[in-house]
Amino acid sequence: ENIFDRSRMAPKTPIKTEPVDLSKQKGCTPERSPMTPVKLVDRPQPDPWTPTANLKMLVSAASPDMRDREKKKELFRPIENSDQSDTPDSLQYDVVDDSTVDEFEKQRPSRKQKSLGLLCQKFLARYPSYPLSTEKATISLDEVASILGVERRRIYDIVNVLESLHLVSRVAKNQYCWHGRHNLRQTLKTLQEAGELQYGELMTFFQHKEQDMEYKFGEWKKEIISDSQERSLLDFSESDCTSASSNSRKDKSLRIMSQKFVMLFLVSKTKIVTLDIAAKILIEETQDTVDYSKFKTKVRRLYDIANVLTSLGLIKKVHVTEERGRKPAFKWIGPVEFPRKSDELKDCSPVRDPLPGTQRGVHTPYQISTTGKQRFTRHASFSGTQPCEGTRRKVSSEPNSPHHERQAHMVNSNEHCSKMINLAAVCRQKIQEDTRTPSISSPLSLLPLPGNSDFCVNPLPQAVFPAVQADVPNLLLPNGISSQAPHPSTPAASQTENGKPTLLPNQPFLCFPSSSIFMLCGSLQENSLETLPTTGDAENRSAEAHATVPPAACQKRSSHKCASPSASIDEEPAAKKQMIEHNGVPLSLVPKKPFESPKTESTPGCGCMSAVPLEAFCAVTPEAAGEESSKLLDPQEQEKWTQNKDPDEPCPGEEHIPQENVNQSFPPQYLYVQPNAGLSGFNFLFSANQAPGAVGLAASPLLSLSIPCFMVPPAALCSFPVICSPTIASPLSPLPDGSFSAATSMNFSMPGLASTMPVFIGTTSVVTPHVPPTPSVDHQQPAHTALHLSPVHARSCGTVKLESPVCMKHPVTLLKLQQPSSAPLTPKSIRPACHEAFFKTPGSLGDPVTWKKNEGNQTRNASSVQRRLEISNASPD
DNA sequence: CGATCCCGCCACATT
DNA sequence: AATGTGGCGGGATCG
Repeated sequence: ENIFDRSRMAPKTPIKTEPVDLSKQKGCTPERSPMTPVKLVDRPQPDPWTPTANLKMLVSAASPDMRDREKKKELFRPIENSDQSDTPDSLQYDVVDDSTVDEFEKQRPSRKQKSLGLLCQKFLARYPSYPLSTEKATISLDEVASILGVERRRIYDIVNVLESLHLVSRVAKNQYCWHGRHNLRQTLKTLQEAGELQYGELMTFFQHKEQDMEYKFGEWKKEIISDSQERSLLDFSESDCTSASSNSRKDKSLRIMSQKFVMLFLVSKTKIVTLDIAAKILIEETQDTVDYSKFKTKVRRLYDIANVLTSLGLIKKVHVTEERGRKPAFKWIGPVEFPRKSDELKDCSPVRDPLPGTQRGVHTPYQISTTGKQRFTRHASFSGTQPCEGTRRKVSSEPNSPHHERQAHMVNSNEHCSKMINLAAVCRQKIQEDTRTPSISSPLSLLPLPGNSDFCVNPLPQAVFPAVQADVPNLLLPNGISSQAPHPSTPAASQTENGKPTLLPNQPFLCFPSSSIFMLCGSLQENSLETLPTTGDAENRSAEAHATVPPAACQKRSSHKCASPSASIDEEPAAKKQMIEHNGVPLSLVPKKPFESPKTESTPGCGCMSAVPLEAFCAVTPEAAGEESSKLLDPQEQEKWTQNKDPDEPCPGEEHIPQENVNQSFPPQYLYVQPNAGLSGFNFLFSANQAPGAVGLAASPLLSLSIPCFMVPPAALCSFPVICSPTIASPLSPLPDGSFSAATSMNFSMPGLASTMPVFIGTTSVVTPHVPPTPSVDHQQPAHTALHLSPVHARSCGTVKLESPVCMKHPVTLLKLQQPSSAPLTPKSIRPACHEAFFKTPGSLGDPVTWKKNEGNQTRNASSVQRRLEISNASPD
């Protein structure tokens, strides 16, 4: 028996200790004092070995004799063999032979071999980076620990860090669910945003002045701390913990610390963070003069985290030679592209949060709350499906089932759309109501939306919209279009009243009096670097992104329906479909979401809305799509990219990105579509994300709403009134009645629209000529809706890219339309503000406050963006 | 000798 | 009470 155990336990170690064993061998009950004994006993010789004291004990107990090398070998080997990982250690051990004592010692695993980093690599090697939905694996801590030959404690260290990045989530006691890196980008983006809020200034500070750092740092910290009280971040971080255990215990501090640590990298311009700075920043206590011991402990933890992050390929060890000398530091070599605060890209990303599993609980911890209650990780997300964290834990397989449900929901694009709209409206309202709202405007907003949870929670009845169908008809799109629209039709809400925009029941459109000009706002998705080249891929990717996005949004917001997180399966399929679907993309003129969106995201309803639009528009540019898609699809590749660049250059990520496609940085963007382009007579402006305020439109609720696009029908288009479709995927549940409509209507008051022409806004992309639902299957998530829409386009457009197929055209056109030259054609009439924004670099557009920080980078990006746009224009034909 | 960080005690949380 | 989690820091190794 002893042997048996022993073997299992610590095959490796024993070897080392040979001598020790002898000494140890107490004969007595080895078991008894497993660990301690060693010490107690303490063989005269210090024993190197150790990990599993118990094992040791056992072994020793077994008797020195017993344990001949042979046995050892036997025992060990088998074990080792079994393990995938790790051969190195085992090998060594194996190697050992009789004579070996010496050898053992020689070979005995060095400390390095037992390092957390190595262990983590082994751990990671066991799971696919991008598991298919179906592949998601459940991780049993005990099992893994035994397989890897380490104590469970070590596994916790790894898992906690992984969990902080949402690569895994705790499913139940002793069990974790492996999600892989699908959501990694999003998670990072979220962290980046959160980080900017919390640490942006601080980091800047540090990076610039090191000297006075101490002093200032202290002040800084104080400020932060005080802020933190309010602070969203902390909350979020804390929230995590809070959920179950509550604040009382800091638990999960490692997790929080990990997130914060990552934030520092993401916020850092240089992408390099020294341990000491990190430790200082991470020591929350106000005590400026933190005790040395505390500092030391923090650093130890950081090493633990750094080891895991290094294994993940997110950071690497480097040395920074500062004035004072050389200091250990870590450099971020992971993806960096997500647009910074400047853009709000976030929106998009959050929305996407594709991972099924992840989504639920995980994905956006940040959202949480300003106040604090929210928690992210585990519980929050789940809410949708499940009650709470508590529940979660219990549930082992939760993730899966939910997905399915979700998918089903997703299917009805119509509903989604309508819901989306409603949600959006609701969200907005909530947001506005929220005191915090202000924050919303800022990019930062993402963090907490107070209302979210509530929002989500409440299921809204679909019924909300009165059927306006009858009313609408005139407005309705041409048959072809309408046909397409149909599926979405479900919910249409209509608000014709008062001339407000109307939603058609079947079709997700709003009618407006047409005006010559419209502003569209949306946030772009992330940038897609790679993408373009492979149209197909890009498209697909985009599709995925879309698909993914919605779900995420949904999840958060509407716990109920959306919640189902999972859909792990969905994701991939979605990807597949994506190809077909591009659609969503085409629409996206605008890329980024409005600020709101981010927040909205956090809020359930809102998130969806925002997300939708974004995607839809964002999608438009293949590139953009590519970016995300890339993430989704080829995260690895992306990483590679980033990595490649990174290595040498300080800020590789940023730099390279711009070059490829501006996308990455998506500052708020506006696209101006020339009338000529296809929309004769109509001018379009899209604002990617800017805060509404920033844009002239701000006033218009639309932006805030997150409505994806507006299209004004040109005369030619008369027949086709509308156009916008946000994709809404959200399965969310029902919207509050009227909320949507109301919001919409409100929002829409557009100054310019005097014209009689009706405009439609569709939640779903109307444009797509065809199909509707097909995609649904694919997309499990909310995204579906978007997908639905887009797919058609995408497809049609896809090859062409922007070309507009039938209905789609508009949108497509728009994209292409942009003039190459920056010269805005018509916009003038439009609000000056808009113009400015448009012309300016994207960065400028953003919320003033928010943007401050960004400045430099943004500019660059912006310019690139413009270029890109231009290019696109040219291509159209 | 400073940088790393393994190891495992032990407190707190969850069952 | 048993077991799961994970904070924490002594002290061993590494470079």
